[in-house]
Amino acid sequence: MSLRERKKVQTRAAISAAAISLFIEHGFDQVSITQVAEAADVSRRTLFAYFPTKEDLVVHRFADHEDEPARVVRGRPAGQSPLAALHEHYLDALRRRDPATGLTDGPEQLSLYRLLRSTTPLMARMLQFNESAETQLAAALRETADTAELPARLAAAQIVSVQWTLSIANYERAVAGTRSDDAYPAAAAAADQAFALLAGGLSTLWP
Amino acid sequence: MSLRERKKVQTRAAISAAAISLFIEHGFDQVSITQVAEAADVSRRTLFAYFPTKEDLVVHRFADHEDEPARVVRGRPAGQSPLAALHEHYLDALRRRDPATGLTDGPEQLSLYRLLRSTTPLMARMLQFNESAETQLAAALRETADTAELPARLAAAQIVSVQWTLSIANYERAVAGTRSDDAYPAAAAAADQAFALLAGGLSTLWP
DNA sequence: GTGCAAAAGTAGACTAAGTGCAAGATAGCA
DNA sequence: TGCTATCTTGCACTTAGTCTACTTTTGCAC
Repeated sequence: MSLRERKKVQTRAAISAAAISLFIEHGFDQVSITQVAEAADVSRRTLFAYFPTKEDLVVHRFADHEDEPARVVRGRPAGQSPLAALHEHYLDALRRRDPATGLTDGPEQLSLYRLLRSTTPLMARMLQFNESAETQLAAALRETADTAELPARLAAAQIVSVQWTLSIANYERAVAGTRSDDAYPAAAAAADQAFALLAGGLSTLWP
Repeated sequence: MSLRERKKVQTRAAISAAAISLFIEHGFDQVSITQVAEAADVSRRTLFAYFPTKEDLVVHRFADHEDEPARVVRGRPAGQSPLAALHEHYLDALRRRDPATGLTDGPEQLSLYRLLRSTTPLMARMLQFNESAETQLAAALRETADTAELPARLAAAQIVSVQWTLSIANYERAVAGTRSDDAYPAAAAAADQAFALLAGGLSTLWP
């Protein structure tokens, strides 16, 4: 990696870090782009070269995950059902304490989560990531699981929204103060319950 | 209704109508708030007294529906499952050609749909309505169907996202030019399929 | 090391969304 | 007719985000 590239990565990280810590301390809309640029010691214009909008200063960290469900389904071993692959992958993410699951002890992760939840435009951006994940997952289901258009879209919608709900619940446990090792069994059980519900349907809930 | 109240309703409708027709004609971000205010013959400042943001000029029309699933579940006859009530209600909405189902012939409805789909911030607002609908539905399930916290949230997430997916699919058929009477059978079949999938689970899809 | 082209950063002016305030117009009511 | 509450308006202000032209820094050839 060249010096130029390393500097870009560094600058990008510095800007985002400055932004997030300011936002966490004072609130998203109490802090202006100009203040973030000053804190990161770059010009306002340079900041916009790295992040197209104020929201992106925060949510760019989650952008990588939007193709994850689709990748898992595409990469599953032959003979395994898409749902089983996603279930297994989610349990593994819990074991790895992947921050995306909400099962984490990192105080900065929890502050970040609180920031997201309390800031409408940030949540709006997160929901758009979900929509993108859904579209990509639907395509993967159509192409690798021989699923027709409508059922693929319906299934993708259900799966993505359920995973999102699980992660929110995990974050809420973490914010309530539960340590991740203590929360893990409940989180794994919740995941099992959620995937069982996806597989078996809501009629198991209300006979 | 007093003259004052009638005028307010009129003004509000006039502003929204002017906005939507301008947005449809020229695109959401090609039209400024100032132009909308001029077209509706009110001051810019008055416009903001009626609609807090530019997005609201369009999406306020959908704000009423965000408590609909919760209301349906709360108002269902004794002995009926929540899912059956929602299924029935959705089929009825299709029969009534409720624009929220996407099954409509109104050209202005279709233009509005195209506007929404092609405008990122408008879609973001719509997704937030879904989130609100989901929260309210989860509460209704907890309170009237004896459902625990987590399953209620999971079920609500699945149901809302599935209904949204159905309506998108219907709009797409309508945009493709299918008349609502011709599209109705397929739309009803799709709804049946979707609710069957919700009830029976994804394992019916991938055994 | 020196010079040069390309990439990155900066300054400053500009557009447009949204807010605060104070003054003017209008409906409701005595 | 006149008083009061509400609605409307004009104007100045803040901030996000863009455009253009200019300077600095980096990679590289010699």
